[in-house]
Amino acid sequence: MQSRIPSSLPRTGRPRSAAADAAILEATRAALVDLGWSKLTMGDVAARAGVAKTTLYRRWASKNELVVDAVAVLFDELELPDNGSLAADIGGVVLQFAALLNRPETKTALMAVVAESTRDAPLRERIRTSIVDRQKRLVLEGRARAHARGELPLDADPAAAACVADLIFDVVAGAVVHRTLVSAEEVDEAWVDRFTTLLLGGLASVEA
Amino acid sequence: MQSRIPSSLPRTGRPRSAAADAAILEATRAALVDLGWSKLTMGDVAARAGVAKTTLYRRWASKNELVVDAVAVLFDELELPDNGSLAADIGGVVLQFAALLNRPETKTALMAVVAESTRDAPLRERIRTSIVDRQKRLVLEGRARAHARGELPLDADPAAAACVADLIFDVVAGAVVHRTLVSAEEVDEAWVDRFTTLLLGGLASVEA
DNA sequence: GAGTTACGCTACGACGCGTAGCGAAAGCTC
DNA sequence: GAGCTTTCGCTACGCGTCGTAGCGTAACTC
Repeated sequence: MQSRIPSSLPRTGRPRSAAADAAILEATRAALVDLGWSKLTMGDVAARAGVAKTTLYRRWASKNELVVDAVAVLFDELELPDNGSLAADIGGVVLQFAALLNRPETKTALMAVVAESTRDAPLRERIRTSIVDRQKRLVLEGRARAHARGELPLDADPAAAACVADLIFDVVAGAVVHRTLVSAEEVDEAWVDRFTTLLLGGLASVEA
Repeated sequence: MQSRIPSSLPRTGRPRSAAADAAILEATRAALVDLGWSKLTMGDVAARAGVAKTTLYRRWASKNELVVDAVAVLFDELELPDNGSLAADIGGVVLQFAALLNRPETKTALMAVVAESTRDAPLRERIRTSIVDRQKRLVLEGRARAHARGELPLDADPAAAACVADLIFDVVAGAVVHRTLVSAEEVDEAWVDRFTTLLLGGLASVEA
């Protein structure tokens, strides 16, 4: 979300242009749509944003970090809809997530930055805080709501509950990502229904 | 597995060196370990393989296809162990898959080529036949074995059964990949146990 | 005003890409 | 063997991107 290069409190001198930040991130998303991850260049982004290339490098050390920040804001759109039941809530959020992954920007960028993050710990941490944790929050909220509804038993052991939440997160996010990007097939309502049935049946077993 | 450039039936002239093919793929894997996907260069691979750069381009049109072929053979190692029960079989194959994803070659390469494939249909097809279908076969074998054991009800509708198999595949592969590469946490036996419990419980619901 | 920082611009060396052209090597057919 | 065909190693090249340096100017604080 923030620039990686130290924006740390220079309260004197000319301030950085917030408009330039916004223009750069917007230009990055546009370039992702037009060119995809691999053909995106820093020079092209700078030109689209109407900004000098040097300005870009003053804020982001690498293409990886720039793209993470550009895509991260899209994940703010994800919400947990209150559809009345746990099954309907899961279906709603899965459809949202699938729609997000079908956007050309995220489609080409998400896997690429994850691939890079396997050899770049700071990038991995940035992805975690900017993207992953925002998704995981939905799982926690969904479980809390299900507890309130009495659809799930209350947690006996908090540590075990955290493990289960992590498991659910990897299963849901992983399945949708894999279906969309690897199998390259559509996440339609029929698939969501089957998946929700599977997940709820599994939850009954694992929460025991 | 095969070179993309037409190896199509030149039955006269000097034949292509099979040793060079093997050396190139081996060198590609070594380069992936040392440099990772993004810093891997065609020139470096050629030098490692003791081969001219032009030779490399005669067989693979791009880095993407080369890496897919180099990594694909690793997926041949995956087998469905007969551990006596469906739960144990799932656990075994999940651990194998997780171990494969923990290798530095696959870790950095797999997500990268998938990311590229979102904008490259031929590459997507190559990944499907070289990698994805080899994994999916394990799901089909596992289900067949479970049917033989009487652990799962026989398929009433073949079309529906295929949908369920696809679902299971995306859930299993997606969850392991997400856990390993996105959450960046270990797939240990405790996680496998929880996951297997979840999946089996879900199967009971979805197979009805 | 003086000091400080951001910005746009230009230019630069370094590097990887992908190709062309050459002579030599390795196979096949007759 | 001779002759043909294809591959191979090598060198060299134009092209594009990278990331940085240097400069003059603009914007903001005290």
